[in-house]
Amino acid sequence: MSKNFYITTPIYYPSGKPHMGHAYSSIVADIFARFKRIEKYEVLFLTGTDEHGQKIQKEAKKNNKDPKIFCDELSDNFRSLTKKLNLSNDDFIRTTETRHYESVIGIWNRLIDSGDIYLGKYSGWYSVSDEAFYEKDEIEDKDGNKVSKSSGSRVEWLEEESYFFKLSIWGDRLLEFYKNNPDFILPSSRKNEVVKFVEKGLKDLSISRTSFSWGIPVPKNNKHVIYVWLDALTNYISALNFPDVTNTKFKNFWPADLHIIGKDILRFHAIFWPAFLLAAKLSPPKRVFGHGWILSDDKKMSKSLGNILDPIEIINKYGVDQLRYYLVKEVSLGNDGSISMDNLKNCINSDLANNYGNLCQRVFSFIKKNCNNKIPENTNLNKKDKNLLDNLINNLPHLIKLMNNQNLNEYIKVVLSFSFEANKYFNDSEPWTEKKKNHKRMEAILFTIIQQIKNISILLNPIVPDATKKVLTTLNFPSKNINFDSIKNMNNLNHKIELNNLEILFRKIEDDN
RNA sequence: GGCGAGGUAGCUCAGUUGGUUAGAGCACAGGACUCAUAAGCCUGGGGUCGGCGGUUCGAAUCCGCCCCUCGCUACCA
Repeated sequence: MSKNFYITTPIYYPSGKPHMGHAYSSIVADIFARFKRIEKYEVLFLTGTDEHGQKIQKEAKKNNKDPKIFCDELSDNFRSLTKKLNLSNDDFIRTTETRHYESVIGIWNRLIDSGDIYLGKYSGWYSVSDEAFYEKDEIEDKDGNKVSKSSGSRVEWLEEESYFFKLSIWGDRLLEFYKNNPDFILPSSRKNEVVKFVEKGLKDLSISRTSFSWGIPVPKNNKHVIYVWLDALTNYISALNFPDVTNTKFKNFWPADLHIIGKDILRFHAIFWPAFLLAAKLSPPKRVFGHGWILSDDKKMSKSLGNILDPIEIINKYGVDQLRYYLVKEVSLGNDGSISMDNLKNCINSDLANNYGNLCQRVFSFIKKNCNNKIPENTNLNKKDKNLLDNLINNLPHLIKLMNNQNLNEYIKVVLSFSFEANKYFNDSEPWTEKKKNHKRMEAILFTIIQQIKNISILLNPIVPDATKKVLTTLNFPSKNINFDSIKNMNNLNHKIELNNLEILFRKIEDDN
């Protein structure tokens, strides 16, 4: 069994500034990546930017800049977002890098060799202002002109030489693939959409353009650049040094275990991507998870509504762990989720500050006052103590299963319930009473609760990495030991040296500000 | 229009193959305690489980009809 795990975010189109949707995809992927690491997997976590296309080319021109230099600036916005979000990505790929060019040319050549690409003509009603083709039923006559129904802009009949990918012949193979890999598309509700779509029959896919030049040139025909999705999707194997399929990175990490994407790009990942790969005689990824959208007060965020929630602003104001926790706790992965500042504050205060944060605070403070600030070592535990610890340990297989099924919300719920339980345990055990009548018993209680704080912190680490690390550092627990083996081990805390000082973990958010 | 998902406490949601007084967290109210970020713990109020009808000894759970919300219906990403 291989202990490797390859997870990706979408690569982001950097023409706009990073928004909540980008942050959400990245945070979700980061949580799974971190989780697999504490499960002791060798993890490769990839994110990056998708930089080609007409839009970027035009904007570069407008700004009077060379497209590559322009992209360097845009891409940096997203690279700094990875720092801001505290992502643990191992690599950051850009589609303008040499390694990606070689990779795309590599897959192109494979598709040529397999006979899946042919040169044809792409024709349709095109709107220059919308930069989009429309179907017959999407246009109407108006004042003698043909216009788009949706945008009202003029369309004209355009014919363009284009290379096509023979997507139409892959329908049956895809359906068979979905059938044999029932968890390839998650959540399952989205799988139905994809299957139904493929069942209706697929058309060949235009995969080159001559109308602009900012892209990877088609080999032996420089009039064309390779178009969007074949270019963008290939990033996932470019990072593994494709087309060299014999190197260890490719061998260890392909096929990818999990592509985290937004539901809006599901089709490209669940249909085009496996079709490209099958045609190129490569394995499709193991799983594509399409998450929902983040709405603001039940509405799509838009400038006109003035309800945009900017991840960077929220992080600056409340902290990165707070945003990470809130997004994945409150939004059910796979469904659209509504967020609001009120809920954010509520969530930070009740779960993070009052529950987990205060648990740590009250216990550390008690130890400081009553135990010379050292963790007591009394392993003479009674039934209640053991029950508390065992309950968490016995739940580990269940927790692992939840995360491997991307059931993130349930995972958080279970882990948080340990924090509730620990608070109750501390209350009921009354170490402040025991210190007067049975000092040994008090020590056993503190030993137990510290073990539990350690364990909860490890489980919570993928979600709130900064805060949990602070707690573990307070315990003089080295970060390299943040893994599942350390949960079962009761002998890995130092009882001889003093605890480090723990500042307030999560400040409560007051109503005014 | 076609296909699909869903409507459960003020809010966010759990409810396995139909089975005893429908659950959790948050929010709200009261109580005892004090180690703590006036946090934590205990107790409580609050729901004709979208509507109507049917199957059944028994339905949030199965069937039918209706109402409402949302998603997908290909080449901007």
